[in-house]
Amino acid sequence: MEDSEFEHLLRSAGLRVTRPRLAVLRAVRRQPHADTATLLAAVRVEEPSVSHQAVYDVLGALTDSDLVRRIQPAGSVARYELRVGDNHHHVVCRSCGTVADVDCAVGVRPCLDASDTHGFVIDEAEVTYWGLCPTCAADRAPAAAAP
Amino acid sequence: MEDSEFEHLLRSAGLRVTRPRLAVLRAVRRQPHADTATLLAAVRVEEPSVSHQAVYDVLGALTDSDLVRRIQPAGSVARYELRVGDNHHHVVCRSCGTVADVDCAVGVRPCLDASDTHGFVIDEAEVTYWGLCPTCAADRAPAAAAP
DNA sequence: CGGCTTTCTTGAACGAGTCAAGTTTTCCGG
DNA sequence: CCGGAAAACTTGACTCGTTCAAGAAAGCCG
Repeated sequence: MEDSEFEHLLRSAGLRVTRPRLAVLRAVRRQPHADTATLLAAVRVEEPSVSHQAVYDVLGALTDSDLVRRIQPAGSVARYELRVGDNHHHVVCRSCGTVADVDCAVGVRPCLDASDTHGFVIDEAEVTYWGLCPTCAADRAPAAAAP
Repeated sequence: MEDSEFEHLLRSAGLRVTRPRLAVLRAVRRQPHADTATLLAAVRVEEPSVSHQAVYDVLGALTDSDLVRRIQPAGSVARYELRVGDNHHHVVCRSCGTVADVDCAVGVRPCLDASDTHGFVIDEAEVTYWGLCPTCAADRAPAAAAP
């Protein structure tokens, strides 16, 4: 994903090309699953004068235009990643909150067909796996084995 | 689920049986997927003196003991339902936020086996279906058909 | 029934996210 | 290349779900 492509993506979505928006896109590319505060800090390395609010606005606009995807595991603040089009899901560490991408084993449209949907018109199935990341699992196992 | 069973469940979990706790359990049974504010109001019908904080504490204790399950779709406040043990998931209306239960079509442990988990130790797969509830879908369809 | 904990009440505080007003920037048409 | 309308940004205040802290009350074991 080149910088010039970001510009093209913005125009295709009917959005104006601005320095804050390019900086946010670069920050999201550099740090997938980062929260707003982290992205703000990253943006300010390149563009020190970008405001708090601008990052919220930009992330909102990018999310509405499907250039960026917002995820928010329970108990976490909003996190963002570049919209990649493939159907991937996320695994979240219960201990430290780290998020990683996972492909679903079932196929391209996993679980999108629920049995009884109560008349809901479903357009997306979001799968969140919960568990422990390698680091937290390692920290925990020895403690249980040697009391 | 009888009231006397709530008492038993609390004791089995090593929790003391209190009026606030029983009232919260009844409220959650009566209004599945309700948020904290709704549950607080429901509790106060029976127990007017129960505090704000008590409901948060109780819901936290019940969640930790697995008597109650906390769900939190992106963009929503925390919602609660009685822990029923079966493997069901949720469908959320993008428009009004309504939540309904759905059984997953794939089986008892749907999607629990992700392909590459990056070394995470996974203990749960949570599926959230997103779409429009019957009411919101109906409100929207005519508007698109008759411009 | 007494005493040790757990739980609850009260009241303040925190923080992610939003709202609002005014200024700056983008970009289209001339 | 320039002017002006619309979109985007800055600044600063504010909302609201949730948490923190200290002291009072209630549950439960012996």
